[in-house]
Amino acid sequence: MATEAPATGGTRRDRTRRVTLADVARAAGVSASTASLAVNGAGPVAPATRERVLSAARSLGYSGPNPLARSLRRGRCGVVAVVLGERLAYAFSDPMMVGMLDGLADEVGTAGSSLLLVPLSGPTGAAERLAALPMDAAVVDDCDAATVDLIPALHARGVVVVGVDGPQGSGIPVVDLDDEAATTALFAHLADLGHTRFGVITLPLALDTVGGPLVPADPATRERLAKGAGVQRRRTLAAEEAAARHGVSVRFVEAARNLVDEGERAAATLLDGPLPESPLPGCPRPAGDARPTAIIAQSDVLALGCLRAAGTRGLRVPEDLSVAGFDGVDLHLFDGTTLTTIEQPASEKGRTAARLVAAALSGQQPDDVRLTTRLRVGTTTGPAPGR
Amino acid sequence: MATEAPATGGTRRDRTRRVTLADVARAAGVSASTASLAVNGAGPVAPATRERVLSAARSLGYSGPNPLARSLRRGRCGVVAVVLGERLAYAFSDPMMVGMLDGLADEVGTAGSSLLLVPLSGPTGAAERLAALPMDAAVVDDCDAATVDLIPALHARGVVVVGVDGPQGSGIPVVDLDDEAATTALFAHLADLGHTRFGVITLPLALDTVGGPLVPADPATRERLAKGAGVQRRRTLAAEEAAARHGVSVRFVEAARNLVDEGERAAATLLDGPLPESPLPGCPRPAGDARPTAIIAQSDVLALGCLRAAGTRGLRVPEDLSVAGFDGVDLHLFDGTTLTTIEQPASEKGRTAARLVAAALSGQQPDDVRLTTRLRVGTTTGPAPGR
DNA sequence: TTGTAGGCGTTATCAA
DNA sequence: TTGATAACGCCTACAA
Repeated sequence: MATEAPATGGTRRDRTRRVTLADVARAAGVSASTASLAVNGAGPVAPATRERVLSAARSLGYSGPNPLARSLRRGRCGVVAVVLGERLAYAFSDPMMVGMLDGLADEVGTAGSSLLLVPLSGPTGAAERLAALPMDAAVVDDCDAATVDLIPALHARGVVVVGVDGPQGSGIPVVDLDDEAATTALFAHLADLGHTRFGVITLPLALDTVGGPLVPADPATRERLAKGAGVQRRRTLAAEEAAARHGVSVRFVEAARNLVDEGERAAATLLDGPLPESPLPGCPRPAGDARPTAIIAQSDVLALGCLRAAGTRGLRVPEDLSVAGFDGVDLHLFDGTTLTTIEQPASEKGRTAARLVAAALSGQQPDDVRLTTRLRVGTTTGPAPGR
Repeated sequence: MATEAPATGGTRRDRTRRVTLADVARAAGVSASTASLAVNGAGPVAPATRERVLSAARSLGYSGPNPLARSLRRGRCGVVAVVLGERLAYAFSDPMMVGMLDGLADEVGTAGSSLLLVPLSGPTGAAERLAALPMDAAVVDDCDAATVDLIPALHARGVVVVGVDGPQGSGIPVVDLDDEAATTALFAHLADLGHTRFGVITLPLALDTVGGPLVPADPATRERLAKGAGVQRRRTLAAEEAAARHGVSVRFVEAARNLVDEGERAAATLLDGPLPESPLPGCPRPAGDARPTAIIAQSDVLALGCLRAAGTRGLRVPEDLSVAGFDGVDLHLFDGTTLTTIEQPASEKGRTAARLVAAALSGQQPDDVRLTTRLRVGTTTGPAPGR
């Protein structure tokens, strides 16, 4: 039976037409619908018929249902997008992010889906790129105000959107951490050790920031905090509050990026003063420009940079300076050093996000999930000097 | 005009139908084709008509062309798959891989495409998962024999396949490195320093390996090498050759994974002997079980583990032991140590792969590309003890 | 157990 | 400049 080349509507890029289910059906002498049932192993098909179809498929070199056509028909394509604010190199330089993605990919994979990486950093309009890509759902990693604006368009397309670490209150289910409690625990730990001069290295408040000292009282700071991602806001506000409660002073420096080098740079700012002093109301002002004796970094990556800065200056950790991080990732420190940090279930965060996606795709309206962290005391924090 | 709900052929998961271009066309009182032209800014449309269409689209909340439908029609969907042998956490724990992916994503992005991550580690059949996903092209990271088998099916679907670091001779364009020359350079550097007892820590020869000593003469080793990924094979064979040429002894230990911990474990095997001696023909057999004075790891990640193993044993680097890596990634070593290593253009490798993809998609048959590396001498290699 | 019909949403072609 | 038509390739309700 001749397979005459059908007059095609559009332009054909390649001269050889791909084998379709219709071809297989024709070769097997059955209807397309029967061929579909046979190929998919669905529905009732006489064994003989099935065999005929399958062997036709084999001999024609049929490569299975076209994913695009099938997806269009079914309304699902097995793709979950991950919307990243950064280039891959930056996002993936954070083991926390990698852990999250790993959990996400794994759990999403059990549902038969795969991850599509969509960095918003490119030159092209983020919105257009996102709109043109096939996806059933999108996971946005805690994002700034600009990224939040993309959500309505996705919803309009029927794309499920789930947030990781934020944004809260944007009408999407979110999985996040007890950042406030974690920050509070870090302050308590260090205050108990007698520290009264704190430094905090915050994560970048926006994607395009240059970092630098952060003056809490400055309205610009408040606004940037408000528009920034939730993690930064929650951890920073909690730090202000904890410092006030413990009656200690605290200086904030924003890192330009979540990179070791930037952590080092921010630490330098804290350690090499002078800095604008910004004691909170009711806090005793430390004498002179005395450097902080305890630095809390909002990520382990930044904390690592802080350790380097200390080393460069001949400061012993923790004798001269206590350093704490946030995340609990394995940083391969040498010499038996272990970072005091907040352990967060990075992979579980990803898995949970995947579950939220699955629930939403099946028509439910899942609630937010808050995961709990725990303080891990390592060797980088100790009594304040002179105690 | 009422938009009567059309009797739909399939099952509708959601009760609310999405707004389609046909809806917009109807509302604007034009044909679907005209609406398409207007919305896409293509073709000649009267300004008034365009405006009418666009405003109809706006007021109906049209979210733009359905990517799936458009892709089906156009035959391109803007997705480039990255086929990974590992889970994300393992693959991304290697900065080299991250650099490659970053370059790939960036360059692919300029062509308007995004990366789809497809780990083959899952429980489901790799082939099926791959076959069901929408993609224009697939980039396979240097892979073992099993992964090579997936290529024909992709080609049958009309998917362009490009290899990174391998597999050579599989009928796909490949971008790789001058691994042999690089390995030779490392041996020459260390032999010049007077080393005669070498250890080599190889990358895992297969995804499911448990690692351990590798006996070159063993036929099983040869077979595993032959079936493994190209990088491992090329670097290992070149090491054998270089050792023979320099008349030095060499022991090989295979790491179970490309992880710092596994590098440490492999190094322990080399340093703590006794090991099966396997001098190459013509190589002087080292007296007793003397440990190697120089270790070459096939990745910086493994080399880092090796440094840790040395530290644990009180071996000074490079006084007691020289260590060299491969990749040239930034590992954030403390104390001013810089690893002697082979610098490879990881990001450029990804970019090149993207260019091969673009060329192949435009109907060309691009040639393989070989990128060049360069030896970077750091502080971890020095004269052999007693020289 | 099999076939028919219809449509998923879009866009290229071609004629008007 | 616009519109009718025909695919893109598949799947499913329903009839036979």
